[in-house]
Amino acid sequence: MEINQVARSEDFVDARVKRSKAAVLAQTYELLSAGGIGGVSIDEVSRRSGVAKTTIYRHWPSRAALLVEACSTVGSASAVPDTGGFDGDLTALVFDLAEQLRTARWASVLPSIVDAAEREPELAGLHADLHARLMAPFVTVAERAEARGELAGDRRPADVVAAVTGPLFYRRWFSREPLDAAFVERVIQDCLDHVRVQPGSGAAAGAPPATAGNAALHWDRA
Amino acid sequence: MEINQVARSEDFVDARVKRSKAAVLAQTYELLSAGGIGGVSIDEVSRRSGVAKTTIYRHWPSRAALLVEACSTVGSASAVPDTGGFDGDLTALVFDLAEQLRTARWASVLPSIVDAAEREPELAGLHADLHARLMAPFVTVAERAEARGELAGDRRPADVVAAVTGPLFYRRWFSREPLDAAFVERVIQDCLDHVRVQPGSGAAAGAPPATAGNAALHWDRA
DNA sequence: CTGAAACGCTACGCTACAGTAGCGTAGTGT
DNA sequence: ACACTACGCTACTGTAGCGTAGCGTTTCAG
Repeated sequence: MEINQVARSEDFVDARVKRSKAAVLAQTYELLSAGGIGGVSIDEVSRRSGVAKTTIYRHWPSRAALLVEACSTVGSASAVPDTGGFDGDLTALVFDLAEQLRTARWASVLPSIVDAAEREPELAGLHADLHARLMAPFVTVAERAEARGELAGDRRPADVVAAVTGPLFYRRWFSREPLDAAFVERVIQDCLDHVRVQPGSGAAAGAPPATAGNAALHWDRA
Repeated sequence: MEINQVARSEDFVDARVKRSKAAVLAQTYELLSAGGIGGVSIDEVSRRSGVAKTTIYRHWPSRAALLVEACSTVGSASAVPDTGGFDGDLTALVFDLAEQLRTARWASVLPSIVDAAEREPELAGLHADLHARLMAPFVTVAERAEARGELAGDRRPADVVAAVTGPLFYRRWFSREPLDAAFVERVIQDCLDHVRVQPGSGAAAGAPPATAGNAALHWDRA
């Protein structure tokens, strides 16, 4: 039946196609990391990947389409921690985010995506997707805490995310100050103090940082 | 004497020069607001300003130089409030920042500057300058508070700035949620609770918002 | 083995942009 | 009135990029 035919033709992609697309996407991602969205040109992708420009246009209708697909794999979801309590979950997540802001590729790509989203509607959806993907673990953890009654009544998950990630983003992209462990720790503590029920419980015992060694505290400004 | 000659030739600029430079800078700023750094081309500036391209290159050695000068006027320093106390000063500043993030031109330009600073060292100084200019009022107010002994001992001015502006920036550029008054108010309160000496002083009486009507709470996404 | 699909290659056309050169004109200070 | 300066204009070089067309070759599936 046609259905079977269609299913088979969709499942079994030609090995040549798979090869070409993978090579193109890999190099696109490479250029994206190095030069942002503006640093990606089809000619350059073709040159580096060894895939002919015409072949690229056989798989993607335009440069924008290629960018969208390449970006869709940026910042793939990290695991959601489950330490049993909001404190531990949040601590683990924020330290992980700080580490990613220091080292991950997407941290240098995101500004150009934000900029693109500000004016090109063609790429605005990209920004929304990426933001959702990156913040998803935080939202999950916050919602779980809310369900357990760990959040103060007037605190919504979205507020928690803003309070805790905002200062980190600020440091990474605006002030460019080092994202050291002391700063991260304080951000977490301040957030917990406000967000949890029964504030003023003191030194917030326990909840050790998830990442062991945060020794490299400064950006390598090349 | 030569000194006098030099002084005069620097003070009295030819009216034609003044005219041309002003027209060029104005249009550059216009294009910058509309399309970010990537949206500025010398040809387009020339077309819109009526100033010949050759004349532009008589005044600026390169496109980058023009961009630097045009950006140097972006986000000119707003007045530093002095209500007598840290609470009032901070409240006024943060509400003002929120308003600017909603309406000011530089709010749509900054992402492209951040992106440029991430890779083009030619424009990295630009970012540092702009950041310093925008955050200066906050630093001033925080330092004043520190001098008056209003800040908790372990809080540095830079921490205060990060804690209070970070969440606003996050909402403006990353989550794109509305920057409503309730959110701003909470950010201020949370910051004050942590930063001031004697925490837990209750409802923080007084300190009315500086901007009277914060009615327009949503972005106009065009 | 054979046909079809995917591929690489070269060569286009088109647009946009940075930056320069030469020349004639209009405004400026003295 | 004079020299000087800034200016506008046209034209040009050179580069980069997007997207397309045609043709011959490789590679896969049946």
